[in-house]
Formats: sequence, structure tokens, C-alpha cells
Amino acid sequence: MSPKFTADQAFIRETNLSLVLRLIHSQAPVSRAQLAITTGLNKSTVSSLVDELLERNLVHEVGNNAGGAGRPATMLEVNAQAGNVIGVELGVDFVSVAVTDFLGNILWRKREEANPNEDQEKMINQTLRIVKEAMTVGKKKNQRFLGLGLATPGTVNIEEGVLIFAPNLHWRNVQFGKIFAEQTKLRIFVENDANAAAVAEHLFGTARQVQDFLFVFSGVGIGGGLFLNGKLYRGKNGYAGEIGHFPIMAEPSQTVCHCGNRGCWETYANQYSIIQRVQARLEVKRTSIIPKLMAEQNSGLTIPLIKQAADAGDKEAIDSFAEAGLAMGQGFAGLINIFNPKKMILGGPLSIAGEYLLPNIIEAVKRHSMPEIGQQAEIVLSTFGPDASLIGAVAIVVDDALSRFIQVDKK
Amino acid sequence: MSPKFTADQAFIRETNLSLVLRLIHSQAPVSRAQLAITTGLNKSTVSSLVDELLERNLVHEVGNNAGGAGRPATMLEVNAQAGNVIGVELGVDFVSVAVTDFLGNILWRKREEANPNEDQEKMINQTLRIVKEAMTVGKKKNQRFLGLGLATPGTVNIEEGVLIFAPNLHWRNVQFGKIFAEQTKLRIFVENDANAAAVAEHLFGTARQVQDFLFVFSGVGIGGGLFLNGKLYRGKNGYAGEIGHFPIMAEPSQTVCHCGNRGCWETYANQYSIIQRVQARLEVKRTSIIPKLMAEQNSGLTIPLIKQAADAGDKEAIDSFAEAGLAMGQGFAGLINIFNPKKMILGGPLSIAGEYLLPNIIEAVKRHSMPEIGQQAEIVLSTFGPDASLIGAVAIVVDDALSRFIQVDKK
DNA sequence: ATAATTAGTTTACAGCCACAACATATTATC
DNA sequence: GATAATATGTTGTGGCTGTAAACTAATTAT
Repeated sequence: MSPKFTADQAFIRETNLSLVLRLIHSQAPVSRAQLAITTGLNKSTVSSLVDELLERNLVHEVGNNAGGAGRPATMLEVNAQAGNVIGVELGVDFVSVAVTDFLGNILWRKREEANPNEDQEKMINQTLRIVKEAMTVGKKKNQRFLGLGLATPGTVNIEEGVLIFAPNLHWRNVQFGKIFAEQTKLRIFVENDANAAAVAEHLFGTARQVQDFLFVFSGVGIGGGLFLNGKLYRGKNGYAGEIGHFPIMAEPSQTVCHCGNRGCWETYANQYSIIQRVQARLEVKRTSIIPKLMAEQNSGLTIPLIKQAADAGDKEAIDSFAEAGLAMGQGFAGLINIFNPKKMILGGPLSIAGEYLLPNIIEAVKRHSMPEIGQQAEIVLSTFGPDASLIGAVAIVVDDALSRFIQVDKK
Repeated sequence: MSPKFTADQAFIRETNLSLVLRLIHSQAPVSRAQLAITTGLNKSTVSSLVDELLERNLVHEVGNNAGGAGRPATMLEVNAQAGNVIGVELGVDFVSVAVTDFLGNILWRKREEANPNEDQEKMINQTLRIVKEAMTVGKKKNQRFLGLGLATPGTVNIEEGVLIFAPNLHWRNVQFGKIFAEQTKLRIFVENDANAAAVAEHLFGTARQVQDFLFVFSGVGIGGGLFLNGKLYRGKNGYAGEIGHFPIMAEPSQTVCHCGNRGCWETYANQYSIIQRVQARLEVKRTSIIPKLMAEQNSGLTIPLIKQAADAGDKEAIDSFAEAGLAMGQGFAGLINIFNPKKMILGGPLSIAGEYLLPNIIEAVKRHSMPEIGQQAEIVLSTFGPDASLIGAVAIVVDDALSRFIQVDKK
């Protein structure tokens, strides 16, 4: 049925602990007195809460702040050493693993090419191998791990830690939670890549304190992390966020999307659409350095290569990005009209070309959104660029630690 | 900054009172014992909460339920006599007012034609006159009023009770809250019409217990009430829900939307698009009863008239609805992909033709949505048809009474 | 008649936060 | 340099909360 929500004293304590911890996280350094004012809680209550957080090593005092008159305040900060976190990002053709401290600072990272089509078990074992390597890093630093987060394309059952279906990987029903828990003995958190990236921006990035924003993950397709009313929105089954499949034109002539339909927005605005635009231009106009770059680097026509050409001032590259930017912006406008968000964050592989896309996205939003709504939305690039989902994997672990006060096993 | 959320004892009590009251509302008749099981609260706590609700006259006992073995349960129900509510719907060309009991049962209602373009003050005075008439009804029944809800098109600042901007009415910054509070001495709640309708469905209609659904309000334009994670989503400024302005086609050839853009989804799926479809058909094909109906009734080409023709089996009318249904369904599919909702509810003036639209909406959703997501969404007609916003105006008052336990002035 | 079962109440209790008084540590002022 | 002013943070009391367990109450099963 509907999720029951009862409250008791333990709930009060947990809510207030979490509130204070999150405020210390987002507004560090702060004093107990400042916390009392911003929360509305009594000074003594704040002291009691902070004492508990200090005891749990989640925060620490960082000297005094002698400002004006009066007793100087003892400033508080979240303790970066509260514990380490492992983040894993599963991509369509790579695996990334990172070890960070509690504040998301990267202590170690590794990326390997991978091929999910070849053999699922092989890729999982590859991932496990890198994870175990990562764990030795944490051990050396004598730190406990708070957990392991895994970001993957596709839809995820976060309670069970199961990847339900990832069209890009052609995977179904993968028990990540179970497999990784057995192999690492850590607490495992599995989340969709765009959702994870959204949490990363909320916790560590450009969307701190922002209650309503969309993370637009653009790459092979376009997915979205919907952060609404101060939390992730997942929909009935966790499928929410398939923003790339709004049918913006259902004529039979349109490109077939990999979802099987025609005229999905993402077919006009994903990375392949840019490659197509460049190809079309190269066929008519040859004054571009792109063919030369491809020959030199023995590379196909890829986004990084087109970006490189644009950096060198190549008009065909720049114009292709501009055109794609307008198409992306059209979808952004529609989403802004629907959501009235404070921010729209562009991330994913395509965001490496953000500087060329963004001005036209903004232009298209201005043109196609309702003025009252469009003016309210800031359109920005992801803080973490192509690493957004990897940091996101870390963020979902940290976010849990900021919320829950379940005893973490000591080492 | 971000809304702080602190918890204290009063909050616990209010949360649990509200939880129990809502459960009694949605699952009546229900016993204390059942409530204890479903909430997870202790039996004694439930008794204490129920005692308080009884004292406040919000619920009442309705006999025993002698089922199997054991002491028979005392069943509880929300007290319809807890207080009356006034609902007001401001339409583009009418005003509706209703008096209901606490369960939303209509005790009295009145609808008058109105013209917002003529004179704002005149229309407000007209509304106030009907409201005062309504209040004499409640007085006769010796009932107190819990409040007055007002549903209006446009964007609303719900804290202040101000209509910010309603393009269809050409109104800006109307202080409904202030005006109505002064004139009626009641607590006033102002809300956007689509949002109000969504609350009505959640509280009294087809979306009871549904956490994630969209109310699609189709009429002159297409607006949406977004009910996500168990509550209304309003966005940063309360503008959220402009689902009609997703640019599904940006070619210069398209119809200009009243938002100023071209190719908005709603221009393919609003009531005017249906009228256009019928007109186009009538120009080529004359075997339709529509011209005859228009002549007989001395009426223009309206949706009710086309509906009447469809009821009589007129192929042109039926086919026009079918075509529009497919266009609506295309947008529904896009929204379903984005939101992964449990339900999509079609309401608003166009919903009187729901039986002709719905099959094609469902067909288009099947065709254009991602199968995993589309299969999850039930697509249904509003329980209240064209009255959804009027009942919604009532619902926002009831919803508040179910949540808050501020002392209501006695009579 | 007695036991079993289920509903609801009473009483003792521990946890939580608010409040007010207090201790602490600095700057401002004379 | 002493005193006042100011701001930070702590301590102890009290009221409110839900929990737990023992209790009463009202029915059916045997």
C-alpha cells in the first residue's frame, strides 16, 4: 500500500541529527550558535546533537572564530576522515572505480576499457578485481569504508540492488547488490547513472541547497535525474527520467530511436546526431580539419575528436555543435515548462563539448519556453563533467550516511 | 534558503494524528486495532490519537463489527459533519460554487456564466455574491465552515493566495486570498485548477492511495497537476505543470500557440484542434449531422455539440475525436516516459468526450511509450469530469484539515 | 461453563526537546 | 586595567511523546 510514515522520538532525533549534519556539510564551517538560528532548534538541543555527531566522528571542531564582540564560536566541519567510500561507474564501454573520503575528494581512481556485450560475468569479475584493488588503498590508510556505490545505466531496484534492465548494456536482472556484498562485505548501493549524477550535484556540486533541478545525462541517449521537492523522484517502478523519449515528431520519415520509436527527442540531440551532422557537412563542404585529424589519429568520427576540431576553430565542428545545441535546447525548454526547475544541469559524455552546446541551448530555451518559467531556470554544465556518475556513485553512499544513523561496523 | 525541517514532540503528534485521520478517511470503516497494525503504532498510541480525533469531532464511531472470534471492533469513520467547505472554480467563461460536507458530498451548487475580459472587479463581485449565497446554506444547516477553496487557471502563490498570472483570463496579481478573507471571514485557499483537480482525485477520486500520477487538464490549453512522491509538485515558483508547451515540432509552418511559440503539443490536442479537425472534414465531406445540429441549436461548433454528434454515431465527429486522441496520446507517452506514473488522469472540459478519446490515447501510448514504462501506467478519465477543479477547490481545504490541527474557530 | 481470541485501556517509563539559569570567553568602554 | 556588554555554549528541570506490558472487555469456539 502507500508507505506509512509514523513518527516517534527516535525519528525526531534522527531527523534532527541528519538536518544538523547536512547543514554542517553544506555550510561548513559553522558554529553551534549559527546552527541553532538556522534550524530554529534550541541551543541546548543543537549542542546535544553536535556532541553525538562528534562522538560518531562524523564532524570535528576546527578552531575558533573570533569575530566581533562576545565569546568566540567553535567552528564545526564534516570530518573528511569519517570514512572512505568506493564509487563504481559501469559505462557502455568502460568501468571506473574511485576511492574518496567522506567529502568526495578522490584518493585513488582507475578506469579500464570493458565490453559488456562480450560476457557479463567477465565484466563483473573485471569490476570486482578493480574494486578489490581499491579496497587495499583504503586499508593502507587505515580507514573504514562506509560503503560501495555503483552507478549503472538502466533501471534499478534500489532496495534489492538489482539492475532490472539496461538496454545499452543488453543486461537484465543483474544482482549487483548481492554479488558485491558477498565479495566485498561492504554495504552496497546501486543506482541509475543519471540519478546518481543528480545526487552528486546536490551533495558536492552546483546544486547544493537546490530543491528542484534536472540532471540531463547526454551520451548515447539522453536520460535524466529528476531531483524534485528536495529528493530524487523515481516514479512508480524507478523508471522515471526517460526524458529522451518524448516524441517530438511522429512522422514516419524520422530516424528510428533505439527504443524502437520514431521522432524521439534524443535522436535529434544525442552524440550520434552530432556525428551525423558533421558527416552531412563534410559531404558538401571539404574545408574542415576533421578528416585530417581522423587520419592523424587513426580514429573514427567521435565527439572528442569533433571537440578537438572545434577547439582549433573548425567551423563545421562548431556549427554542428551549435545546431545540436538548438535541438537540445528545444527539449530543455519543454522540460523547463513541465518542471519549473531552479537549475538544468547538462552532464554525461556530451558535456565535454558543453562550451559549444550551452549558448545555443540557452538561446533555444529562451525562444521555446514560456518566459515566466524559462527565466527562472539556470542552465549550467555539470560540475564533474564526464565523471558525474562516478562521483554520483560515491554520493549515494555519502547521502545515506548523512541520513541514517545505523551503526556502521567498526572496521 | 532551503526550507529547514526540524522535528519536535508537537510534530510527532501532528504527523501521527494526520496519518491516522487520513487512514480513517481512505479506509473507513476501520477499527483502532486495524489502524495499529497498518501504522505500526502501539495500540495505546492509536487509542490516544483516536480519542483526540473524536474530541475534535473529526471522526466518529459507527457501530461494532462482530466478525470472527474475539471482542468485536468499534469501527471508525471520518465525520462528514466535521464541517462544511465552500469550493469555488473560476473558469474562462463561468463561475461555479459548491458547498460540500467534510467528505466532499455536494450539498448545494450554483454555476453562472461570466466574462473575465469585461471587468475583473465585476466578476469578483459576482463570485462573492454567489459565495455569500452559499454561506447561508451552511448557516441553515448549523454547520461551521472549515474554509473556502478557490481553483483558478494560471499560476498561484499559494502562501499569499495571490493569482500571479492567468493568460486565459488576462489577469495578473489578483489578491484572492485577501479579498475573500475580508468578505467571508473564512480561511481561504487558492490553487491552480489542474493542481486542485489532482488533489481531488487523490482525496476523493480514482487516485486514492496513488503516490505518483498526473492529472491532465485539457480544455482551451493543456495543463497538468503533477502529483509526485505522494504530494503536489509545484516547482521553484509554482509554475510547474505546463505540460502543454512541450515543443513537439518547431517548424515555422505550425500553428502558433497562445504562448507565442509554434508546435506546442497542446496545439495538436486541445479543444480548438478538434474543432479545426471537424471543420476540415466538413469542407470535404458533407454527410455529417453536425451542420444540422448547429442550425437546430443555433450554436457554433463546440465540443459538447461534436460530442452530441458522436453520440448519434456521426462518423466525422467520432473520427475527429479519434485523431485528436492519437495526438493527445503522443504527449501522454512522452509524459509517461518522463514520470513513470501509476496513473494518468484525463480531465477538464475535453473529458466529456473521454469515451471517444481514451481508446486512441491508450493506443498511442502503447505505440509511443517505452514498453516497460507504458505498461505500468493506467490511463483513466477523471472521476469528476468537468467538475474536477470545483471538487478540487473543496479538496484543498479538506486536505489542509487532514494535515493541520490548528484550532478552527468555533462557528 | 470454560477456554480461546481479539479489542481496547491503564500505568509505568524512557527519550526527546524547550526553557531558563548559568558558566565561559571574548571585545568595548571608561 | 577593571568593568560592562556581548555572544557562545552547558546544565538541570519539566512537559510531551510513544512504547511496553499488564490489564479489562466482549465476543466465539468447545
